[in-house]
Formats: sequence, structure tokens, C-alpha cells
Amino acid sequence: MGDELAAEVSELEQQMYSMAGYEFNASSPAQLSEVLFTKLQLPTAGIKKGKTGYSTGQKELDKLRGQHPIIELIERYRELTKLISTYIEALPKLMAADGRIHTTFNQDVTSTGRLSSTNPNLQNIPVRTELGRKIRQAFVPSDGKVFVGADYSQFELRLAAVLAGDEKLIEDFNSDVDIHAKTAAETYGISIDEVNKSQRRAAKVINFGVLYGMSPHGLAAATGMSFTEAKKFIDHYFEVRKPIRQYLDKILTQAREQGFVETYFGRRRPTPDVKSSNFMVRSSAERAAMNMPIQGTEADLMKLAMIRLEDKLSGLADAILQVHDSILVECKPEDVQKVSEIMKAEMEGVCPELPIKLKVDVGTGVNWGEV
DNA sequence: AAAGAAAGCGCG
DNA sequence: AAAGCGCGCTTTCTTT
Repeated sequence: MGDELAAEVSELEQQMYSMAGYEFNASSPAQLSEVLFTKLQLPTAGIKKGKTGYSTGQKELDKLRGQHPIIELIERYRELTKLISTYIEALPKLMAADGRIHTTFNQDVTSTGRLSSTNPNLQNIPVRTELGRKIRQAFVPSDGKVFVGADYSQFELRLAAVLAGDEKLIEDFNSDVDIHAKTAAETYGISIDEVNKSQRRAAKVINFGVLYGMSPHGLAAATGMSFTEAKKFIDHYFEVRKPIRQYLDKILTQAREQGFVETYFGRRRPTPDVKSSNFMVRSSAERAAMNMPIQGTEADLMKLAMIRLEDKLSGLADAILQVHDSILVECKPEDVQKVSEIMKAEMEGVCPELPIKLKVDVGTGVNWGEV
């Protein structure tokens, strides 16, 4: 893969150089910015400026697509070089004496209670693009074993529904409806089968973003709506999901009055900056405070599930990875059914007192991409 | 030469 | 003026 992709990178470089009229380092944001906005004179209206100049990040390239053919080349170049340097070249070097790659899970790094993974980070192995999934396919179990992966479906949103006590939202989850479509339908005031793709996409962005204080500006940037449309959409959303609004307000009050927020199980994160006189610092602290109970409760539940599984799967399967809402193990092919059932049962039943049904999807494969 | 900032982007 | 949260790694470029 590395050789094939390197060849394509070379071709892309040559094409970019000829469009620019000179050779430059396309991996240098400074040089690339010079090419786009000075040499090629692309419009800078609406392009974000950083400390050093105009940004060339993906969000800005989106705004320039169609303006010049070089944009698509840059995007492809970025995708390829990212995958080559971070994964294809790096991972084989980290193979240990036993022929495998071992990450280190840190338990005291994150502010929400999640694990983090370093050296290498195995919690950010590609999966979202076709090419990315090919890298994931390179991860295989030991000889004769297969992978079984189990992940919580809509984990974050389900916990938000619980913590906010949003009965309607809980009911939707318990009856297995397409939650993004349902949110779109209610927000636009239409029926669920009238929801089109772009409406569903907007609702999905909102479902994840607005929970943590995404602004009309942010929603507009993420969806292509106008600022006014985005503002209206958010207002409607909180009309429909009143308990969510009240819950977020309650968390902010708690952060200000008690100086901390906490998970469902009572694990705390201090929130001193919600009293900052600096708007940016304060706003950022408020968003973090709104997020922590949800993300932190997810983390707590995952750890509980991992502890239970360690026992239940003992002698039957070996733990491989945890990626925030998913667990990957390996086992003998003949044990797949049993292992799958145990994982699903333990994870879904990790905390029966929760007033919501947790849903876990289980998959199997001879490589990680297949799971 | 080493350390650090900035930009960018992979994942949940 | 700036406007989802949580991470870690690579490259470039500057500072020490």
C-alpha cells in the first residue's frame, strides 16, 4: 500500500506544481496558503485566519471547491500523506518481539474519565474512508483466531436522554426508531418518512453538537445552512427537546455554584473556569462542563463492562482493544457465537437501573476492517 | 541539536 | 471577537 500510495502522491505533487507554476512543499500550510491565496488569487472572503495567515484546513478547502482544480488534488494529497506517515510507515516499526503491536492505555490522562491510547494510539485507526478501512484490515488476530467486536449504538445520545430525563427521547430509543430522522421530523414539524437526507444530516449534527453548546455559527459552518436558518433550527430543536435544554442549564448552574460537574456515578470534574472573566475561557469551560457528565458516564459504563467481561470471557477470549464505545477481543472461531452473546449481554446489561435500553451491535471477522 | 508552537487530521 | 466535547501523532517552522 505504501508504495502504491507514494506513487500517487508523486503524481499529485507534479500536478500541483504545474498548477502553481513552481515547486513548493504541499505539506507546509504556510507555503500552500501562499500558493492558493497569492499565486492563484483564490478568494479569501470567509476564509478563517490563524496566527500565521489564512487557514488551509479541510473546512476552508470545502469553501473553495469548484474555484480551482488544485483543491481536489490537495484534499487527496492530504488524505494519502496522513495515512502514509501516521499509519502505514509508523505501525510496522512498532511491532514487538512477539510479532504484535501493543499500545499503552493511560488511565489518568483525560478530564472526562476516558482512557487514552499512546505509542501507538490504537484508538484512532482509520475507518471513515474506503482507503482508511484498508489500513484497518491490516490488523489481524493471532493464528487460528478471529476478532469479535461489540459497540454501543448511539451511546452518547442515549446517556444524554437519561441524564436529562427526557422521557420522549428515551421512549424513541427504547422503540428503536432512527433517532436522527426522528429529530429532523420533529424539528421541521414533518412526518418521519418525509425527512430528506439533508434534513437528517442536519439533525445528526445537532444531536451531537448542540448538546455541548454548538452555536448557530458552528451549525451553519458544519451544514452549509445560513446563520439564520441554523439559529432557527437550534431554537426549534430545544422547543422539541425541552428537557435537554433544562438539563444543560442545570449543569451550568451546578458548575458555577458547586465548582464541579459529575457523572451518573458521581465521579467529578472541577470547573473553575466557568467563572472566568475572559469570554473565550468561560465559554469553553461551559461547553466542557456540559459535555463531561455524558462522556464521563459513557467512560464509567465502559470500564464496568470491561471488568465484567474480563471475568465472563476468561479462558474463552482475549481482550485486544477498547475504543471508547467499543470492545475488540479475539477467540477461536468455534467460540464466536458464545463470545458474541456474552459481550452483548454484559454490555447491554451493564447497569440495569438505567431507565433506558442500551443497544450493542456485535460483529466478527478475520481482520479488524471486517468486524 | 533539542524543544516547543502551530496547523492539520485520524478516531469516538 | 468567537462560538460542539474528548484524545494523540506528524510535519513544518521557530526558538532555545
